[in-house]
Amino acid sequence: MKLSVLIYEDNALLRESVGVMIQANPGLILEAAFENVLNVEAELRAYKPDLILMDIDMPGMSGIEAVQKIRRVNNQVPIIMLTVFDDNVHVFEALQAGASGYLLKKHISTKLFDAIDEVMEGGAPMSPSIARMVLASMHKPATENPYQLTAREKEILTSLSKGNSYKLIAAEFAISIDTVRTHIKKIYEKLQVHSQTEAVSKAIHEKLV
Amino acid sequence: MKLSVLIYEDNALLRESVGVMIQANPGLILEAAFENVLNVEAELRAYKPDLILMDIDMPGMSGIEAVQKIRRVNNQVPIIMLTVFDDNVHVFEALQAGASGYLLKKHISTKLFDAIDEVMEGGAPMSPSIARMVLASMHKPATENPYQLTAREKEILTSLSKGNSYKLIAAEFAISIDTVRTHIKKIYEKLQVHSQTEAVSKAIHEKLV
DNA sequence: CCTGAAATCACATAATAATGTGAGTTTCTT
DNA sequence: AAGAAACTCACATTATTATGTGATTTCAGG
Repeated sequence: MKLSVLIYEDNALLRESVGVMIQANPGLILEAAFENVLNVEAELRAYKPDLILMDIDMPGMSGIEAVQKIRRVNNQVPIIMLTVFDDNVHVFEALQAGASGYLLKKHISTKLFDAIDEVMEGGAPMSPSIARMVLASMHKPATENPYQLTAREKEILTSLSKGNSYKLIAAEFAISIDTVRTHIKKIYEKLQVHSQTEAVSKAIHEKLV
Repeated sequence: MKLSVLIYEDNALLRESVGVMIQANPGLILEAAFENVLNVEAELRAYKPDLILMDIDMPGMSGIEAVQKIRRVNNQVPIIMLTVFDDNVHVFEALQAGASGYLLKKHISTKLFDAIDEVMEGGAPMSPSIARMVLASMHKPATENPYQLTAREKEILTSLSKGNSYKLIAAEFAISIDTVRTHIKKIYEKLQVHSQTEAVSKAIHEKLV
């Protein structure tokens, strides 16, 4: 079973040479190659590719926006970004948008198939510096209960943060509204706030809930 | 310049053999090896290692908690987790806690030095399945203003999300409280909510602000 | 056994928010 | 120039929240 591939790359020369590489590989089929991503959704539906190679910088719409568009209709298809710059904020944004990995253009001739293999088995080809950025972005500092909230208070703050009213919280925990009030008073004291909104904002941003 | 290494591993046999491997490598120095992480902070200060190898499952305190502790005092030192299970939620949690990568125990003999090299140049050794989880976790779906909020409404929702009252918002934008009310009414309609808290919760979680 | 923290409930009042209705002005588009 | 959308302000009523005070029960630790 061959993998069908779509290419998006505005540079005609590079588009051609990558296309030739794909076609020369018996495991791959080049479905089509485009110089822009204006009709990416339609093309996605038409070709149902197993893999997409996407230049990160194209005129008109960028490859990053294209990735966002693709992910709106298909969360599965692997997308490998092609870029001239490493350690670039664009690469990070592309990964946030849903790209599966990326390959430096100067490495295409030697590493394209490695990257394809890696991405097809669920991996994420990327340079060490980007890997560091990715890990840093997911780093969730441990916040050992800095406000000394009790278990009950945490539960109630969590419920509050979902948008529940006092009445709903009372029902949820089968306690009276006055008790909910009491707990929330205590929470406000501890968080040093004076309204639900402040409390919820603080709770979410500081990952208390 | 040799890299100094700390090992945390409760299994004595494995701890010994990894220690021997480290000592046999001319580029590395084994500072110390411990069977638990109870004093990890003190040991970190005492040895100032360039690299830490950390078993993910140890009795008493887990390696994940240890990573959190380490990261509270040192955000730089690379930490490679050692684990028997791949594709494990523990690995993901360890990375969230601040680990730099991980290595399957069955691969230690063949890949330990590769992993060390990779992590020392800023990389993040991990299996494809974990890489997929990591990328998925950072995937920020594009939410092109799904609720059709106007610029003003977005500003006000943002201010609201910081915990500001109607009064404060009115002052911030130099408009009357009644106008703030009007905007917020419209925001509630568009977001389909009926309270500040709901709106703020929705705004933050769906990254509208 | 005593103390303190946590959790529960009640009552009261002032402040704020939620919702409805109505309307004037500006700005951009057709 | 007409129309639509956005922004502005006002007034009114009800609902909910914020804050204070006080009290009871339970449970863990000294």
